[in-house]
Formats: sequence, structure tokens, C-alpha cells
Amino acid sequence: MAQQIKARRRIQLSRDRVLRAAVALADNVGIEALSMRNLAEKLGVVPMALYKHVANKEELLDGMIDVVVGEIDPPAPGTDWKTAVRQRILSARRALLHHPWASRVIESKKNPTPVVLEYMDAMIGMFRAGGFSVNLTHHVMHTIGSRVLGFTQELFNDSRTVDPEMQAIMLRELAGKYPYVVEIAGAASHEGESVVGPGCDDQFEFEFALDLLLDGFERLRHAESSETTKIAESTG
Amino acid sequence: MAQQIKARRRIQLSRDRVLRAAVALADNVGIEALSMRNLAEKLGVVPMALYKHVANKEELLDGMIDVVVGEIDPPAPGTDWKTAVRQRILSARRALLHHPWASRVIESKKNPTPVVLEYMDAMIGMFRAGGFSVNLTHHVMHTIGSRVLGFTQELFNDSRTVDPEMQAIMLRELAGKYPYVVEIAGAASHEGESVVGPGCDDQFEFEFALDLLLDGFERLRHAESSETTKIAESTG
DNA sequence: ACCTGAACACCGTTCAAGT
DNA sequence: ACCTGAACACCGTTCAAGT
Repeated sequence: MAQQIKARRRIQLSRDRVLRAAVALADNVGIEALSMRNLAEKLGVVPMALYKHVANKEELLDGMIDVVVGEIDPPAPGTDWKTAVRQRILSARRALLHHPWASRVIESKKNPTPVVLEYMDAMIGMFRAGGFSVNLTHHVMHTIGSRVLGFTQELFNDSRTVDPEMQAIMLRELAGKYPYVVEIAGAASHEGESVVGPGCDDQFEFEFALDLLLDGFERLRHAESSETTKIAESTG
Repeated sequence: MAQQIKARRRIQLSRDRVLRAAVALADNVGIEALSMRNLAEKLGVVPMALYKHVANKEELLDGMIDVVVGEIDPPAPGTDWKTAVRQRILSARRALLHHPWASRVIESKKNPTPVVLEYMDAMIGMFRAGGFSVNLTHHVMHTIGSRVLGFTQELFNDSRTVDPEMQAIMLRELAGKYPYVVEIAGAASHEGESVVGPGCDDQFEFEFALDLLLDGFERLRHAESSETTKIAESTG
């Protein structure tokens, strides 16, 4: 019996196994509850054993990001830039939604991991292939911001589990203090159920914003290329 | 001498004094180095004394956010929605830039503080006064996201102090691996100085994105009101 | 040479003992 | 009743002692 447990613990620890266990643990208990000690226990290993495979917690988090970004579908070949960008971003969103902690960890890093850099490079390449100039592509990438990885920081953070206390307060007192907020919150939840929650359709809002941005980019690209055409005509 | 020190420590501790000291400390040493023990020492007070004025660290952070949001200029009266929104957001940006930790703390909260709610309410009110429907305002607020408070999460986090190691790596190896990233990084730093850093003009990029969004919103509002006019005409 | 238990220097917060 | 020192239950990581 004890031997069996020992045998199970003997499954070779590898960087990959450490990272996958860390991702699973963060998915289950939340990123704030993920600790080196905690993760080691889950793997049936002494805390210091982890340091064979990751230099420190920072590197562990880097590796976890790479696992998540690795779940993003490869770019679809042979489509126009707008469709290609849209599809890839929505795929990134799907991956990120499976790991709610990932966006926060990505933000907290000050240097992107090679895997993230590769993703960004491919995205920039889509715009360049679509006829955007280097400069316009640069501005466009800044404008799209974190949405390029499928997330935005929501100021009202968690719309799924609305604090019932918050909900109660909102309805009585706050309707007088924040009439516009309440007006919008009320309009968003015409589905029934509750008056405040479950809030709005996050996917719809994400795509609404994404499409507004992509339409804006398209307009700027046309303006840019007609600029060039005009110059070519006047000098040609 | 000892009496003098004692006297200084006797300056009445108040919630306000605690919050201001916390903001100053976070400004100086960074949010990750701000601890209850740390802050207490700065105030010449025993750690537990703080708990008289804030229930816990969470509430301390809430209070700190309120201090920062309180630095945002009031909305300018008597201008069109676009100018008013633009000015307020740029003022928010100015406030947030003085406290680099603030955006991260705001994001990490799951319920907005009353002060943030009030700010949001005023912003929503600007759109409503500008003729936006409740639904369109809702979508617009989601689209603008955290930019409404003057910040976006930068995926390449700190453009001011570029890691020299990163810089060195980028130039040699990575130029082959991430050609598009390097192309953009190169174009952004035509000022001279260094090839990668100091990167791009954050303020320009922020305003570029903000204006693209505001233009998009304006277009949608016009589409919406001409919709209404058409219906009014056909039924009138 | 490799592995690992104990220890270090922190945290936020509880709680009981002091005034 | 108020204040506060010690203690609790954590953390990431170092380091020396064991094999």
C-alpha cells in the first residue's frame, strides 16, 4: 500500500508535468491560492523538488502562460486580414476563458514570454500582409491592446457571481445615487431572473467592441492607401 | 528628544492620514512593497493601530483608489459629449499616471468603490446627454473598457525602463524569430538614443486609440438617430 | 553530486494579556 | 474599554546538513 503510493510519487517529475499541474491547480483553486508548497503537495513532492524544473515562481507563471497561449488555434491561411485577425482573437478569447487567472498573470509580467512574442508577431504579420503600413500597424496594435489576446480588464470584475449584498444595495440606495449605472444595468438584464445579475452577454460585448475596432482599422487603411494612390498619381 | 519623537507620533491617526500615507508609500516603493507592517512603521505606529481606521488591507486599497480617483478633474460643463468625454478621460489618465500602481489595484478589485461608481455614472451620463440610447451607451462603455479611467493594460508592460538584457536579446537572435515585432519596435524609436527603447510615445498612442473609439461611437450614434428619424418619418 | 529538512525573513490577521 | 505584543498560519527561497 505504502509502496503503491511511493510508486505513484515516483512518476518522473518534468517541467511539463509541473506546468500542467500548476495550470490545473490554478483553474481549480484560483491563482491567489496557488503556491509552490501547495503545488508540490499536489504532485506528491517536497517543495524544493520543484526548483529543479523552474528557477522560481516567476518562471513557473511564465510557463503557465505558455501552456494557455499554446491552446490558441493557429491562424487560418488564405483569408483576408479582417477575417483572419477576428478568428484568431476569438480563438485566443476561448483559450483565455478556460483559464480565468491567465489574463491577470499575463498583465502582471513585465516581459512577454517567447510564446507570447510569437503570437504577437503573427498578429502583426496579418496586418502587414493586409496592406497596413508599419506605422499604422503599430498604432493599431496599441489600440487593440489586450484584446488581441482575447481579454479586456473589466472594471466591474465578475459579472457571473454578483455579490448579493452588492445587488441589494444597488437596488435601493444606489438607484438614487447612480441613476445612469442602474439604468444600464437594468436594461442589460431584461432576460428576467434577477434585476441586476447575471448582467450582460460578455461575448456579445467583446465582439461588438472588436468589430468596432476592426471597422475603424479598415477605414484608416483605406485612407492610408488612397493617400498613397493620390501621391503616386500626382508624381507619376 | 525622546519626547519630541513621541509627540510627533501623537499626531492623531485618522483614516485620511492612513490613506494618504499609503498612497505616498505605494508611489515611492511600489504597491508590492506596501504592507500593513510597513505602513505602520512609516506612520510611527504599531501595526495593529491601523485596524482602527481600516478593517483590513482590502479596505485600505479601496481607500487608496478613492484618493486617486478624487484627483480627476470634475467634468467640464457646457460642451458637446465628445469633448467632455475626451477631456475627462485625459484628466483621469493624468491622475492615474501619477500613481502607477493604481490601475492594477483597480483591476484587481471585484466590486467598484462608491467613488469609482460615481465617476462611471457621470461618464454614462455624458453619453446619455449626448443623445446615445441606453443600449448603445451600454455597448460603448464596454468598448471603452478601462480606458474610461485613463489606462489600458500594456502587454509589454514597462516601456520606460527596458530590460537591457531583453534589449540585447531582441536585436540579435530575435530579429530573425520575430521580424514583425522588431520592424515595429525599430520604427517606433526613430528618435535616436537606442534602437529598442525608450519605445513609443504612450500619450500619442493613448489618444490615437481614444479618438478612434470616439469617432466610432459618433458614427454609431448618427446611425442610431437617423434610424429613429426614418421610423418617425415613415410613421408620421 | 544530488536531494531535502530546517530555517530565514517576510505576510495579514487573531487573540489574549496588559493597561 | 482600549491598546498592543505575541502568536498563528501562511509565503518564497536559502542553505547547510544529510545521503
